[in-house]
Amino acid sequence: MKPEAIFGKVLKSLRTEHGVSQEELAFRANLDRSYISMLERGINQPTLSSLIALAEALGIRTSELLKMVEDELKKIKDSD
Amino acid sequence: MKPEAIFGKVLKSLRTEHGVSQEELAFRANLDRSYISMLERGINQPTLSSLIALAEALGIRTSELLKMVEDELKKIKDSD
DNA sequence: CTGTAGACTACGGTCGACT
DNA sequence: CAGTCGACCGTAGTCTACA
Repeated sequence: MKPEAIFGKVLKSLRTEHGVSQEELAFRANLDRSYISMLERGINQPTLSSLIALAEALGIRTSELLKMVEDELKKIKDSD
Repeated sequence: MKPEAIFGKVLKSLRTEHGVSQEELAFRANLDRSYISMLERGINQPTLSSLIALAEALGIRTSELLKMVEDELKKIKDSD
């Protein structure tokens, strides 16, 4: 499984937990709504600055965001 | 200060602490040596997969790498 | 061993409009 | 509210080669 697909899952679950729409998240992170959509669907992978902007928009540290991605990646590798 | 500049500093210090050359790191991370050079100089910013590959090549977790970047960012913001 | 440069390909990221 | 499409631009990332 590709890292951007994992990232998309994590991003979507974090966003919905926060109860914010893609549009709202895009606004907070200063990114484009269609781009958020692509990220959540695993079509694109973010750059460092996008990661930082998204984490900030979600009110968590970038390292926490990455930790969740790592954990998901590991889970899937184990059950693979 | 731009995040990619901070990242470059962190990457370079981690690499030298590990006592490996840019060439060796590039090989381990499956990336190009000239690209590593650009990253360390803050000219380019990495994507998610590059971050993962580099962290792995340095024997640390991606979240740890990002944490160091965050801390540096914060330090500079404070003294700013 | 590293910086840099040019040339190139692929993809990150924006924007508007429609489903 | 979310997916997607096409057009567009900037840049991530490779490769060769030289200082």
